[in-house]
Amino acid sequence: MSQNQFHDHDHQGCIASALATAEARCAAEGLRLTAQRKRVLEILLEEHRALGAYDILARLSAEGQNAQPPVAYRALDFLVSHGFAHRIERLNAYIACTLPNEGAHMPAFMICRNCDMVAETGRPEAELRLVSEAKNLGFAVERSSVELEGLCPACREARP
Amino acid sequence: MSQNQFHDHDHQGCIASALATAEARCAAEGLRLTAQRKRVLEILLEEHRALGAYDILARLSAEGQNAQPPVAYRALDFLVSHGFAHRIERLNAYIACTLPNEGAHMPAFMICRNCDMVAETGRPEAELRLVSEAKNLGFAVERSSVELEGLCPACREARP
DNA sequence: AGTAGATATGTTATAACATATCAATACTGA
DNA sequence: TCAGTATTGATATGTTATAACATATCTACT
Repeated sequence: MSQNQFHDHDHQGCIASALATAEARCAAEGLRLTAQRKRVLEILLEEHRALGAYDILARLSAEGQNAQPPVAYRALDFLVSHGFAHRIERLNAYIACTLPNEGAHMPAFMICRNCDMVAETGRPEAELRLVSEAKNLGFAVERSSVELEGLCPACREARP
Repeated sequence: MSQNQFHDHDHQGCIASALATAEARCAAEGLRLTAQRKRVLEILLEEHRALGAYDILARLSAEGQNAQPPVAYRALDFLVSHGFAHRIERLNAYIACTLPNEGAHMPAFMICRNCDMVAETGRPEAELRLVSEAKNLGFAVERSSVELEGLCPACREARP
């Protein structure tokens, strides 16, 4: 993904390559990308929006599974803890990682309040600054969440 | 508040001055700091931790009020929307603003995973960078939440 | 003072998000 | 193959947040 998600891109290819990356990394690291986990990742990959756990459950149910909440949450825990997906705190929702090659990273998200699109940016230099500022105060950062809410390019043009 | 919340400070004075600031700003801006809103702000100010809406309800109930959820959420909405408190997304909880003089700002929070203390930092230069990076991608930031989870100075020393 | 409009509160019910628990099954490595 | 671990199935429950509607209070204006 050299372009960002605000622009047109080959979405089928984007899904396929993310899945392939996940399978490769799981194989390499001895993780088990089971059918359920893979299916949940596929569901997330189908959109560049964040889905709630119950949205995912609804899709699984539509496919005939009798999916109860723990099914979604377990799969999401796996995907999030291994960096294949992220949790968007502001939305209580989840999104596939668009940079799974980078391994653990400190993502920042831009959330459009109009169309609900969520875009992930890599490792902006700003993050490093934040962490070092915290360090100066004696605080040891282990995880971060950075979420920006506003209007995406398309929505800005649509309603100026 | 020239020191940060990681260190000892005059907490009674810190509460009193925050309350005074809130009252002054409400008077100046024609906002109504009603008894309920003021009481909820006081409850928040008593700690440098984030409290859930239901924690606040419990305290109101202990004081004899028959407080239902909307009571807490309405007061919190008022406090948050006018910058007297902030929502910590990661914790689904709320904390008094320690920099109410600065008006609307883009705070960053450091959340200790061990003792649950939450410290707010002002307007780190890093924030400006994040916003301008988003702008370069065509995204217009309106609100941000930046939350860092880790160990505060005291907890780092306690369990090294 | 009297009243209209706006703002705030009281109250009930329910939506939305998340986890605990325990039994059953499947995979892994010695 | 067996023991141990990881995953899944299933039920119940906990936690956070809002919808909806009635009532009360405040403010400004006549």
